[in-house]
Amino acid sequence: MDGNSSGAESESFDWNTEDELEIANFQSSNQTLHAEVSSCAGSSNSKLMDRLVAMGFSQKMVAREILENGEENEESIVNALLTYSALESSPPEQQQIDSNNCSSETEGSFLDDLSDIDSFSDNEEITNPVSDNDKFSSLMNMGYTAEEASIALERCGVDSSLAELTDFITAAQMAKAADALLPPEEPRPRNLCNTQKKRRFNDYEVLGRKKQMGSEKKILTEDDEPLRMPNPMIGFGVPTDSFTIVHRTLPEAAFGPPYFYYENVALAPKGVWNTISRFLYDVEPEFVDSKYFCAAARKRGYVHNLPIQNRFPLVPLPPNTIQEAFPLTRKWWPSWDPRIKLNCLQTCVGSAKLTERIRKAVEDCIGDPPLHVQKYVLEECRKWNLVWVGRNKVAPLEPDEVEMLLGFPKNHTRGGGISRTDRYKSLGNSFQVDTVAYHLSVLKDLFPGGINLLSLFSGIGGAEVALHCLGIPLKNVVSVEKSEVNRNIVRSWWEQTNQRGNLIDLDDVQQLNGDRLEQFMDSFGGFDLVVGGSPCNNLAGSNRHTRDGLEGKESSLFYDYFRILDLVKCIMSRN
DNA sequence: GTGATAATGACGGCGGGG
DNA sequence: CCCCGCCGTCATTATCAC
Repeated sequence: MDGNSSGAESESFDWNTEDELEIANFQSSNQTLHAEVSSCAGSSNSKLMDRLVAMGFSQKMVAREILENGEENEESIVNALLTYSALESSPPEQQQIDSNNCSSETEGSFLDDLSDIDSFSDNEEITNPVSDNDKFSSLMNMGYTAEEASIALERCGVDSSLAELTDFITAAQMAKAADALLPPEEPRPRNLCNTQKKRRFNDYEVLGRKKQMGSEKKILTEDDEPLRMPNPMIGFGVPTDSFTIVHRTLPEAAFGPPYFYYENVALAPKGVWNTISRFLYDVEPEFVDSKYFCAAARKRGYVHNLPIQNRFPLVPLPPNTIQEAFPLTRKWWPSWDPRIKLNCLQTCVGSAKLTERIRKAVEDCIGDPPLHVQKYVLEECRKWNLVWVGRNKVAPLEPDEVEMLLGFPKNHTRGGGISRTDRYKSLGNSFQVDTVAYHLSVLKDLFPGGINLLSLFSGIGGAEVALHCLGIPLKNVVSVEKSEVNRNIVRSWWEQTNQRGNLIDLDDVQQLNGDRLEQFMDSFGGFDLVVGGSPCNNLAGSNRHTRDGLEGKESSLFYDYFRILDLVKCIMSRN
């Protein structure tokens, strides 16, 4: 989650270097493969690539075979490609991990995508729009999705050659899809274990009556339709609201085992949730704001295949307003500060200088401050989640207060060598426990004897804590978390809560391959639940520098969540 | 080296008004 | 339907003190 940034990246974009770094991150279990991919990422083989693509093979297939055979073995590459073409009755272009690309789309959506490109390159010098469109069309004809093409044009620049663009896309695909498509030792069809069925978000039964969701639009732009955030953001229901969806129909491919639960920020850049949902078996995300569970907002999307009937909240219910959560602030809370709920708890807190400026501004006034001062103070208080702790004094929340708001036991992140700054960071990146527990509560009746849990990007163990608080015994937990301090926190919590199960912690999702998974699953009989909230760095709105979307450096680890989940599904269905 | 501190906007959803 | 202002956002980077 954190701690995996190389830090050595320059401002100017060097696609070759960056891709090598990225690939190094993605593919660490096989050194020779890494070396070959690196050479793939160069432009030395683009001639071969172009030639084979011209022969009618898809870019992805070609890249895959070059990867497998080495670019010097052109003959075996061609043989393999021909073999696959013969095996598959479908044309080579169709073999993609993403079955919902634009190749079969209508003119309308294609034009939509074109206009998207224009808006993407708004900031850049448009040297020759016509040739840009040509490149875009060429990429589309090669079988790439509009998304891939647009990202390549965006990242490589509009002046780059077609070969450079295809190399860029190929390298990115390699990095992201190689693992999913190429389990090291067990070849299987490149399509997923679960063939993706044609989808439409299904209808939902709302307390007995039917409600149609998202089916109003014309078929023309169906798949491009951005997901709408529900208002109010209560997902399929929250404990305090009577408007509850009690039944939904999941796509067949989404059925467990295992159950899965994926989380990320709700307000991600456009298209991100469409992609996430598409990969996660076309399950519609459940968008929930944790302000319906505690005193702080937290707008998140959750994609899961859990039942949604008979959910129940953790008790006792946590304080629901700022004033309930922090009674001592009542005395100092000015009447002109109308806040009832805190905003999203983030990884950084307000500075002392700021609170001092606010104190001065308010102190200089007789009685209530003038409106412009009120406005300024409220703006800063909202932005930094400041609370009133004395006469004219505001302050950021203490780490233990954040722990409480997020539903963690007090001192959960305290001690063990973690700094105050890192506590804020780890907490800011975490689940809201009550929210997640509400969704996971349905597992209690299903698994009275406890569950085996695979927890990816565990952080400080939000899912583990939620399950424990629900009274669901944790039998075997495989927890993957990059940050050592976070692993220590979970380990420490595990020991303090007298767990009787077995906690295995790993540090890198990218090293979790089919072999290791199978090893784990053989030893205790598979996973009942796969939880994960992959990094949001490149999706979060507060990121000023690298809000690159799902293809961003950290956020692209989503594809590892998918890869691992799909591996687990495969292994489970085999047994 | 680590930890604390402070400065650094862009972007999209929403709702009101035309 | 469009326009426009309001609001909020699991952050990154440079710098300083130690």
